[in-house]
Amino acid sequence: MPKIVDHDHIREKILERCFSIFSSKGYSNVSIREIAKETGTSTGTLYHYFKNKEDILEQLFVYIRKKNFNRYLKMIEGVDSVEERLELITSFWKNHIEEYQHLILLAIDYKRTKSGEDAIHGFHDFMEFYINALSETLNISVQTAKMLVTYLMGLVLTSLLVPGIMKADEQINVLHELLRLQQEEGIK
Amino acid sequence: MPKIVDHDHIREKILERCFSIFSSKGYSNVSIREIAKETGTSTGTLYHYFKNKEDILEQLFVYIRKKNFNRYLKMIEGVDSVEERLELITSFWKNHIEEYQHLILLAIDYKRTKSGEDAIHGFHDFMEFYINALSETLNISVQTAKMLVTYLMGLVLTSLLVPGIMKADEQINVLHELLRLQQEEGIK
Amino acid sequence: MPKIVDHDHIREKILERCFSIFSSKGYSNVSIREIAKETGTSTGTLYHYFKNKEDILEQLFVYIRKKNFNRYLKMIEGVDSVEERLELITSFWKNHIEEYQHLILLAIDYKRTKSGEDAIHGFHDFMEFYINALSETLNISVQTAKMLVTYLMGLVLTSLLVPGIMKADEQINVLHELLRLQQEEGIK
Amino acid sequence: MPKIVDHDHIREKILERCFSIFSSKGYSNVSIREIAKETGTSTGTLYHYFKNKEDILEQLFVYIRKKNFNRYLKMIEGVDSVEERLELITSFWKNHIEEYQHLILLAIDYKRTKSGEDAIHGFHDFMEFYINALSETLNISVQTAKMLVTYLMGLVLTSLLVPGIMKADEQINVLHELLRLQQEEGIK
DNA sequence: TATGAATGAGAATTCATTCAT
DNA sequence: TATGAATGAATTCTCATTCAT
Repeated sequence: MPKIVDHDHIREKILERCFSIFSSKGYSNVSIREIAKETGTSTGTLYHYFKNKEDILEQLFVYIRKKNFNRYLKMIEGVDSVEERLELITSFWKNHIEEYQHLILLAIDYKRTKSGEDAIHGFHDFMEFYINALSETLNISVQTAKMLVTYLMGLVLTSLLVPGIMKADEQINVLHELLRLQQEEGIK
Repeated sequence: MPKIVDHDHIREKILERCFSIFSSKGYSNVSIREIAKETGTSTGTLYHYFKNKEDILEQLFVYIRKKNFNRYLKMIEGVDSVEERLELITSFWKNHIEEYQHLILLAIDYKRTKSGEDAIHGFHDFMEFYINALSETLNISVQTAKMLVTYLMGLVLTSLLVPGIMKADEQINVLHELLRLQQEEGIK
Repeated sequence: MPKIVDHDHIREKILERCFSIFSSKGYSNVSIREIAKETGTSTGTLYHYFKNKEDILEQLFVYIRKKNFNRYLKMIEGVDSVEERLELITSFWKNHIEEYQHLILLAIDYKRTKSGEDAIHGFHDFMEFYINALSETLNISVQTAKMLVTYLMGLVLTSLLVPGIMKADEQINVLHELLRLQQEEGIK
Repeated sequence: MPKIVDHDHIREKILERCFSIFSSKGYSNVSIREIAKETGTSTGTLYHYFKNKEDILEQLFVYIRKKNFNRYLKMIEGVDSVEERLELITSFWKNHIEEYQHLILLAIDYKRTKSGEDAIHGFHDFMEFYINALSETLNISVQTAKMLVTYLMGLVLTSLLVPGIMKADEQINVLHELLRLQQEEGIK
C-alpha cells in the first residue's frame, strides 16, 4: 500500500523554493544537498522528482513561465478600460519586481547552463507574450510595447544591482505618468 | 636579478581573457584549470598573480570599471557640441553593446559571489558615474539621465537574452531620435 | 529507510587503521587518498564520517584515549595484591610498547597541528590519569609515580628512536626489580 | 668579480632557523617558501645551498649532532671532579631542555622522512655518544647511564607534551640528588 | 651568486549521482 | 516512495623544483 502523495504539489513546492535559492546564490553555487536540506527532503527524493540537477532548472523555468502567463491573464480578465488596466499593470509591477529579478537571474543561469538555442527559445516566448499582451492591453503599438518592456527590464536589473540609486517604485510612477499622458493624447 | 616580466601587463592580459570567458560561461562554471588553459598559463602562475579565484573576479571588476571610465572620458574629450556628443554616444553604444553585456553578467556574478555590500558599492559608483556623465554631456536633468541609463541597461539585457526580438541597433536609433528631438526643443 | 550501517563501528575501524598509518608516516605525510585506500573506502566516504582531515586526528586522539583508560581499568579490576598488580603492569607495558610509541607520535602530530591549548589539554588528562592510577595501583607517592611515568615515556621514545641500544624489555625488567625492591622495603 | 660570501656561515644560519621552525611546526608543514621568507632569502637561493628540501633536514641533523658533541666535550673539558661534573651536567640540562625538545622532534621528522636505516643510524651514534660520555664523566656503569639517558629523554618529552605537570627543573633536581647520593655511596 | 616567475603534480575537499534498504 | 551512505571525478589551491635573468 503505497503512501499517497500529491506528486505535482511536492514538485512545485520544491521548484518554488529553488526559484528563490537559485536567484540569490546562483544555480551553480547551490548543491543538490543544499536543495534537499532547504526543501526538507533528501537527495534521493530529489532524484525521484527530477532527472538530474539541470532538470530542476529546466522544469523551474517552464513552471515559472506558465505561472506568470496565467497570472497576467487572470489579472487583466474582465477589466475593459485601458486606464484601469494601466493602473493595474503598474501596481502589479511594483508588487512583483522582486520576482522579476529572480526571473532575470534564472534566465541568465538557464542560458549559461544550456548555452544554446533552447534557452533563447524559452525566453523568446516569454518576451513575445508580454510585448503582445502589453500592446493589446494598453492599446499601444508593438514598437512602443517593445520599448516599454525594454525599459521594464532595465528597471528590474538596476533595482537589482543598484537598489540605492534606482528606486523602482519611483521610476514606475514616472513611467505610469508618461503612458497616461500618451493615452490621453491618443484619445484626443 | 629575477626573471623580468611586466607584471601588470600579464595580469591585465589574463583579466581581459577572463572577462570574455566568465561572461559566456559564468564565473562559477569556469574552473581555474580552464582559465589557465585559455590564458596560456598554468594554475600555479595564476596563483602568482591572484590570491585566489575570487580575487580574479574582484580585480577584473576593478579593472573593467577603470577602463570604462577612462574610455568614456577620452571619447567625450574635446567635443563641445551637444549634437556631436549625442552622435558619439549612440555610435559608441552600438559598438560596445556586447561589452556591456559582459559587464552586466560580471556584475551579477560579482554580486552573487560576494553576496554583500562590497558588490553593491562597486556597481553603485559605476552607475553614478554614468548618470552624472550623461547628464552633463547631453545637458539633460539627472532624472532624465537615470531613465536613459535604465533604458540602456534594459537594452543590453534584452539584446543578451532575446537577441532576435530586441535588436539593439534599432532601439538605439529610436532612442537617438527621441533625444535629438528633445535637444531641439530645448534649443527653441 | 536508508542503507543501514553501524556508523560508529565503521568510524572506529577507520580510526584504528589511521592510528597505525599516522604513526609510521606522520599525519602530514598521509594523504586523504591514501587513508581512503588503506581503509578500503573512498575519499567521499571519509568526508561522510569526518568533517575534514584534522577531524580524523582529533577523533582519533579522543578514541585512543578512551580506549586506553578503559583497558587499564579493566586490567587492574579485581586484582588486589600490589605485587600482582606490578606484575600485571610490567607485562602490560612489554606487550603494548608499540602502541605507546604510536600514541606519543600521535600526540606530537596533534600538538603540531592544533598548535595550541587544545592539544596540551588532551594530553594533560592522559598523563594525570596514569600518574594517579599508578600511584594508587602500586601504592606509591604521586612524586614517585611521576618519575615512573617520565621514565616510561623515555623508554617508549628511546625504543622508538634507537631500538638497537635501548631494549625496552630489558629496561622494563630492571624497572620492575627496582619497584619490587621498593615495595618490599615499604612492607618491612 | 663574484660577491664574496661566507658560504658555510649562511648555510648554518639557515639551518639554525630551520631547527626552530621545523620543531614547532613539523618538517612537513613548513614549505620551502616559508623557509625562504623566515631566513630572509629566496627559494632560488635555498637551492644553491641545499640539494632539495630533504637535504635541509639531512644537513640539519648532521649539523646539530656535531654542535652538540662539541659543546658537551668543551663543557667537560678540564673539569676533573665528578661532583663538579654532575653539577655542570644538571645545570646544562636545565638550560638546554628546549633544545633537546627540538632535537627529539627533529629526530622523529627525520625518521619519518627517511623511514629507514639512515635515520636510525644517525640517532644511534647520538645515543651511544651520550651514554658512554655520561658513563665516563660521572663514573657510572653503562647500564646506569642508559637508564639515566632514558629518563632524560622522558623528561624532555613530557616537558614538551605536558609542561604543566612535569616540571623539568624540579625533576632534574630530584635526579641530581639521586645521583649525588649514589656518588657518595660509591666513594665510601 | 641571487632572485622570484613559472610549472604541473598532488593535496584537501566538494559534488552530482547511484543504490541498498 | 523515501532515505542517506557510498562513490570517484573534478574543483580549488599549494608546493617542491627549475630556470631565465
